[in-house]
Amino acid sequence: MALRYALLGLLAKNEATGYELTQQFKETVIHFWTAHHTQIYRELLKMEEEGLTHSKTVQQSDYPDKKIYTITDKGFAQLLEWMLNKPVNVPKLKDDLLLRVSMFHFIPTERAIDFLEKSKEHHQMGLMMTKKWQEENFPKGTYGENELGEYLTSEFGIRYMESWLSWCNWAIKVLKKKGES
Amino acid sequence: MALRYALLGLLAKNEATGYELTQQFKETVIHFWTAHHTQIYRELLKMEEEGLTHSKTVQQSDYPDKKIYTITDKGFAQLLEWMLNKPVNVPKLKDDLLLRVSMFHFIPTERAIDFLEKSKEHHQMGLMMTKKWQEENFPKGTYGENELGEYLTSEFGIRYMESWLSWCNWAIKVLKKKGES
DNA sequence: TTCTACATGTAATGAGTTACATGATTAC
DNA sequence: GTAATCATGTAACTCATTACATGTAGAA
Repeated sequence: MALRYALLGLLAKNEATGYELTQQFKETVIHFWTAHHTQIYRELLKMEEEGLTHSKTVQQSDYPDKKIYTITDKGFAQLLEWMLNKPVNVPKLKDDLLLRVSMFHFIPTERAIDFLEKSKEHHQMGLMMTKKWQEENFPKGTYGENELGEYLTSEFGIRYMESWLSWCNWAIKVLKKKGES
Repeated sequence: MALRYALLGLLAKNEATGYELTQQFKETVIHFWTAHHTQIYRELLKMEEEGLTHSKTVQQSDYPDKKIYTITDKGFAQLLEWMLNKPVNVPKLKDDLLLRVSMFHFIPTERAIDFLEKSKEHHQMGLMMTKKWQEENFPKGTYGENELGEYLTSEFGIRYMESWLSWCNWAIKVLKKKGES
């Protein structure tokens, strides 16, 4: 159910196509939610059936036609109702790498370090990109009226990746120390 | 597919019942994976059919009968094959609270602060419990042969919650500053 | 010539959630 | 007397993933 509120939240700020919403998921929502484009398109269709959104099709000459979605009053009302009155579910994480880390005692130490080094690269890249995005969108910590949420969650993303990297360095040290003995 | 490797990883350390595996998920695996008991029992049945695990039923007088699962050679081989040769999937997070944070511009500032305060309590409690668990299991950072993984991931959990709390305090400051103006 | 961006979707399968079911014992 | 612990599961449902499908334009 929550995917729909993520989408309504984005639409409450700006009208958008399914494609654009997918891009926004990759850029900003990724810090706390994930969804495939197939899921997004399906949810948008369902929400329109239920009158939470409204769409208009725009013909384009060079590119495929697109469908621009807007949120309806009913949609916004349901979004607020969810935000204020529905219980907050516990967070759910699925981290494939940490799952492997939890079994590092089964594989050679050098191989374990390799996993961590590769994962460091990913997080370093993600951190750089998010920092750049933050500087472009909130120079010197200034944010617009309807950008408060994005400002707070992008900072969360940055801190999360930084903490990840620091843990990773610590874990590599532990492994190297173990490798020596 | 990954749930099965999480279970095989635990069974490779000790034989266990579905119930015990569920408890272990709540205690240690929670830092990087989540699963309901119904899912765990289903997966255990499937794995036994495929010869990855083996079970014996133990009759008990005071308590219900229980089924103790052990990992087979085939199961351990598949676990290693997955660990060393399968691509590492990207981590997936679903955080209901951060989803709400991303829409804080739609609700009153005091209400937003309430959400964060309540969430701080949860993370503080989790942090305390994990620290206590770590001290009991790895006093002064000493871990056993087959405990390396748990040692590394529990430290991840602690750092994650600490970073969460620090972000939370920062976010509350931002909101209070906004509330003043 | 191969990849990426643009743009939207269906169908099949796999994973995860919720509600229900049973029933004794022990701690508050 | 109420809740929690022990212990295992089925059935129905919702949600998420993967593979497939289409087709143009511009950049490397």
